[in-house]
Order: sequence, then structure tokens, then C-alpha cells
Amino acid sequence: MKLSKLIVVCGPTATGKSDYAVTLAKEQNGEIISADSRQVYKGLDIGSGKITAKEMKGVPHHLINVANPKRTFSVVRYKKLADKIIADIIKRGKTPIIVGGTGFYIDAVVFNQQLPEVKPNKVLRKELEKHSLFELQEKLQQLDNERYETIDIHNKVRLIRAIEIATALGSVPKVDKHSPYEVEWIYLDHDDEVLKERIHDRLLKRMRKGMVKEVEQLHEQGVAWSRLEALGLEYRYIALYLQNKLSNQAHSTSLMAGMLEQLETAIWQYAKRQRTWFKKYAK
RNA sequence: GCGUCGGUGGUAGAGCGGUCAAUUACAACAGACUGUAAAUCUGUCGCCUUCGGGCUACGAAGGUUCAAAUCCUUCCCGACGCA
Repeated sequence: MKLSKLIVVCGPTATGKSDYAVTLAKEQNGEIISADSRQVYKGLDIGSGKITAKEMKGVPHHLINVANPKRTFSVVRYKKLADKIIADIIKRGKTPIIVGGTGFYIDAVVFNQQLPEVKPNKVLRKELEKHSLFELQEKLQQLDNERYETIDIHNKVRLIRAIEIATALGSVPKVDKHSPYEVEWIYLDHDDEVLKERIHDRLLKRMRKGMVKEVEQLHEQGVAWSRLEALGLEYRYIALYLQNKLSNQAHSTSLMAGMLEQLETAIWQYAKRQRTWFKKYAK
């Protein structure tokens, strides 16, 4: 059976994936499926670096603005939506191009990972949260020793989720990682120096565009501070700044400058985590 | 000028005679990833090493001691107080 072609454009943040993908889509008669865990949310525009209608240059973009920021989106929902869209693009004789920096989302779709559909169990989570790391480890070991052997036993979040799944299904199902597509990987990156500079410049640009105001507005529209903090990076640091929760940085001339300094560092750390993830693809 | 309190690893900041290459946090570097993934988590982090250990370190120089980041003296620097 001949596999359908799928192009993936990935790489750390601030490498110009979006622009690159638009050009590519034009050449390849493609449509773009965004793989970005923050751009799925409505209203997270400047801070997430969401592409504008103008920048799309007529190329259809999917999976942007499909979720309410007040609620958490999930990989599983992402995969479900993406599968449908990709099938449709292929049916119409066009090339699907996945573009984004969220490695987990890309993996789920490209390798067709059948992740268990166990909904968050708030009562259980609240209960589990009270337990120590060791207790959680024991609990998972009892429920599903196989999963226990492979999980990161220091990661409370993962342990709780695994217990949640095992409680609902009896055990945590194993997932295959076979791609149903003929995948063409395109990895974009820059040297450290250059990437750092790009991150810096882009951050200033976003500030000029009114990123702080965007966060303020989101909060006014009912997105809780805690939620904004959980969204990470720009949303997190600006939310902390607006709440005056940032400690004064010794070297910074102002609170705002200190916030930007910390944010820039966090973005760089994020970019490196992305690199670590994407290295897997480079064989 | 006198007085007081301080000067510790990239930064902040513990330690206040031995168990200190020095708690911790941050940064840095590497890595993990089965429904939060911009999240969450792990390892390394003075120099050298045949991984036993060796060497240089806590503002500087001396001194006391079997032993000093820790005590004493002088000097340099900083903050505050009195002039």
C-alpha cells in the first residue's frame, strides 16, 4: 500500500517555521496544520506568535483558534482533529504540512499514537495530590507494574495520570509508534548566538505589539491568573508581573526589565527542550 | 577620621575551628517524555584523575592551632552610624 505523504516542519521557537511553511505550502500545493499547544487557543495571539491572516498568504491553516483558553486542551483532542483534517486534505489531493514546535503533538499524529481516552478524574487527582511521591510510586506499581517500570518515577504529574488511567482501564495501554505516512522531516534551527538574538528581538517586537495588554484582556475576560501562569512563557511571566508576584531582580533597573530578562531566559530554556525532543527525529 | 556590620563558587545566599570543594536557590550544560507538554521531571555543575584519590580555593598578606571559610593582626573594598 502506498503511504500518503506528509511534511513536518519542526524546530525550536523563533526559527521562522511559520514563514517557511507558507512558502513551502505554495510550492507543494499544501495546507498547513499547526502543531502548537498554545496557538490552538482563541485569544492567545501575540504571546504565542500566532500567524496573522495576512501572513498566511492565502494558504489554509488548521488547528489554530480551536479551543477556549479557559479550559485545557489535550494531545488526544489535537490528534483527533488533526487526523480528520489530514485525511480531508489528502482526499482533496493536497499535501498536509504539519508545522509547529510542540513535539508531543507532532509525535501523536505522525506516529499515530493511540493514547487512552481517559478523562481527568478531578476527585481522584485531588486525592492523589496529597500523597507523597513514594506512595504514588507504590500505588502505580500495584496497579500496573509494566507501566511502573517505564515511567519517570520522580514525576508526580505523570504518576498521577498513569494511576488515573490504570484506575479507569485496569492498566495503561501500550502505544505503538508506527507512522502511517511517508514523512518528510524538515528541521529548522540556528546557531545559539543567532537564535538567542532572534528570541530577544522577537520578544521586544511582541511587547511593542501590546502583549501585556493582551494578557490583561484575557484576564478581564475571565481567564484566571493561575491559568495564565500555567500556560507558560509570555503568559506566565506577564501574569506574574501584572500580579506583582515577581521578585525584584538584583540587576534589573525595573520590574518590567526584570520580567523580560527572566522571560527571555525561560524562552531559551524552552528552545533547548525543543531541540532535545526533535533530536529524536534526526535518527 | 572614629565606630559598627559585611566581603564565600557565574549570581543570590548558608556555613562561623575538624565530618567543607563548601547546605540551598537561580543561572549554565546535558537528558526524559502514554490526555496539563510554552507543562512536568532527571542528571552534571572548581581543576585533574588509572575513579582509589590528587591539586587549588571562601577579599589580600601574615599569625595562632595537630587542624582555619570559620580565631587573631594589618591592609584593601562595601554598607550604615557618629563626626
